[in-house]
Amino acid sequence: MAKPDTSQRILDIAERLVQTRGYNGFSYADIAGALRVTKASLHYHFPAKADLGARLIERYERNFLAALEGIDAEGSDAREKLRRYAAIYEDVLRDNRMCLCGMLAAEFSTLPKPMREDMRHFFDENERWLVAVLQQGKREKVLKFSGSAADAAQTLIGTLEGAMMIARSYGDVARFKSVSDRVLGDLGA
Amino acid sequence: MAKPDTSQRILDIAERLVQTRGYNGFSYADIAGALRVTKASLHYHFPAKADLGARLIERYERNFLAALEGIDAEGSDAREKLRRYAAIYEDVLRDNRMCLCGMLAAEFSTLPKPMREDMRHFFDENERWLVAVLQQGKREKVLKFSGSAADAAQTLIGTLEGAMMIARSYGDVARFKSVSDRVLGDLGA
DNA sequence: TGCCACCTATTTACCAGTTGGTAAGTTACT
DNA sequence: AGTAACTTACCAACTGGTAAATAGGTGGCA
Repeated sequence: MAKPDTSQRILDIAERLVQTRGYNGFSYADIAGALRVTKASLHYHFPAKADLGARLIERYERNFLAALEGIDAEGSDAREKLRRYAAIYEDVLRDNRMCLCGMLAAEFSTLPKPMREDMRHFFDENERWLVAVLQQGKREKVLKFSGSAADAAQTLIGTLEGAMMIARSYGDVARFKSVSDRVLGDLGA
Repeated sequence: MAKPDTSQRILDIAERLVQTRGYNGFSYADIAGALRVTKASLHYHFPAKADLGARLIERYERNFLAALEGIDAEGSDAREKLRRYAAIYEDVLRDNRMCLCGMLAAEFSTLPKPMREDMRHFFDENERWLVAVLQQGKREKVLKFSGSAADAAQTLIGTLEGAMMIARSYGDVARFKSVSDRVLGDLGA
């Protein structure tokens, strides 16, 4: 079979396009051009753009959660886990991309319903993971925060997504890093 | 002259569209439909969509900065000023809108250059105002924060923009409020 | 007062290019 | 012979944008 796995290559290109230009900022023609196939071929793999979008989020979430499990597997302390978490965002930004779901959050009201739900699921899972880390950190007295762990997790996600978006507009990763360092520093006990 | 001021009404509708759907998420036809005029009439007032976009940001910034001057004029203490600042964001969100420039930050790479510059100018001015408030607050010992005032200002902007974007996806203003209360609380000395 | 010239704001009637999407045919492997 | 992965050739709707015609003031001036 040689596994040309066109579907994955379509997703790769579409993912980059959504992360840089947004869901409403690219077309099937853009992917077709980059992959040098016809538009119709894309429709064979993903009948409608909404299908492509949904698959995109699902794959992104799988990969993201796998990375979080990887962090857990290292058995580091909670503070180091948060540093690794922020580093994921930083790596995405360094590639001149926005977080896929952060981008989609901006376009929320124009998205087909399945994509909206998938997108929120991504944030829910992020929050779930962060809450566990924050609680672990508080127990082990390496982290401190006011209010509930859920509130702290939502604040952290919001800060990282927002800082990422703005830093990208300035083409300045350092701008993101200084925010992320500051927030992580304040969480240290 | 009677000043029907169609230009302002066009800007009003376009502003709402950008804040809800994004710059790439609406067309001249949408505005024409809402205003019950022809597309060609819109082109008379704003020859190209890029012109409309630029005027939109400039007006938004003027109004925003006027609101900030209004806050200054009240002579409240720094903590109250920050609360008022966050309340502006909250009011926008309550209207189911995203901050105009936060929205545009997501679409940054698809925007015409003049719009990019105008958008960054908005954030620069926001930062300038916040830095002054933060420094005042530190002097008067009602605020505390680690690092430079500029870093703290950038963090605050990022947090509010990001939290706003995500809260809007959940249709949940309270989600924004809990983040904003938490962050403002942590800044209190 | 009457007429004209001018200007602003608008419409009608286009345009070429792009959008997401489909139907039917082709190729190549099993 | 069947199936998976394409291509060719369409399509209607929509995109931002333009040219030319039209309507309704406003001011000048003989």
